[in-house]
Amino acid sequence: MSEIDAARVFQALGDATRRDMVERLTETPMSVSALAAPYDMTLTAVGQHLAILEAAGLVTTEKQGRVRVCKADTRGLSVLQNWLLDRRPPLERMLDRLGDSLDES
Amino acid sequence: MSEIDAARVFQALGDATRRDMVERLTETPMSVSALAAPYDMTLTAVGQHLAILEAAGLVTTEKQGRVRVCKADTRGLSVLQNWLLDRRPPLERMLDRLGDSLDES
DNA sequence: GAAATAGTGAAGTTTAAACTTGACTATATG
DNA sequence: CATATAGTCAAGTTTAAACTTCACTATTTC
Repeated sequence: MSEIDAARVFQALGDATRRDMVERLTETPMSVSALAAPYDMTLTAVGQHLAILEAAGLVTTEKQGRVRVCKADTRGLSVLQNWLLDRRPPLERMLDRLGDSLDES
Repeated sequence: MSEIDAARVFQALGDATRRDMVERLTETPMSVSALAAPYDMTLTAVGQHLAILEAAGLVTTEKQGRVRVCKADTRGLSVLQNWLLDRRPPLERMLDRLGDSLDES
């Protein structure tokens, strides 16, 4: 049910505007207009970026009246974190797994 | 002299072929031809992907005779890791910093 | 030293991403 | 209820990324 894959997350964060949006939203939630303010592009374009971020599990939005409030979503970030853990050098991974199995015993 | 920015790393990993290349190279180093084998594209295209991965600090290559040997480079990955750490929820970050300052005392 | 192997370089094509325009809907405010 | 605000939708344009072709160089191997 997760639906979130590393592909989408990386693609989403590959764009400077979207990365900046995520950075700002991890500081504080805000409306689409507030989010759009710093960028020299139309609201439509910002809405399109937002859709990509939502699909990647990096942002959630909720409509309150005529305002859409955007918040950072940690799910996309944790997909990233897991991908990173899997790409650590094989030796480190082996030690990790050893550690895990000791923890379980 | 780091030169490696999150922008390049994310953009590099936004492409499925390049992500797969990094995944394979973290398992074992190999030549450009070996790297290219699974993909339905020309050697030239693979070389272009490789150049992007090198610029992002995700791969290093070294020419040995007529063969170019490619290895995973951890620098790009650690840029990613640091970006991720900075995007954890503000509360967690505060606790982290608190932990760090206690560690130092 | 001829032929095969491994890769490189410049230049063009194709495909996909980013962005715009203009018309539209829904909610709020005087 | 008229006007402004906040955002959305469909469709098209522009720009940039991915990939190709073909010609070429450097290193092996026979």
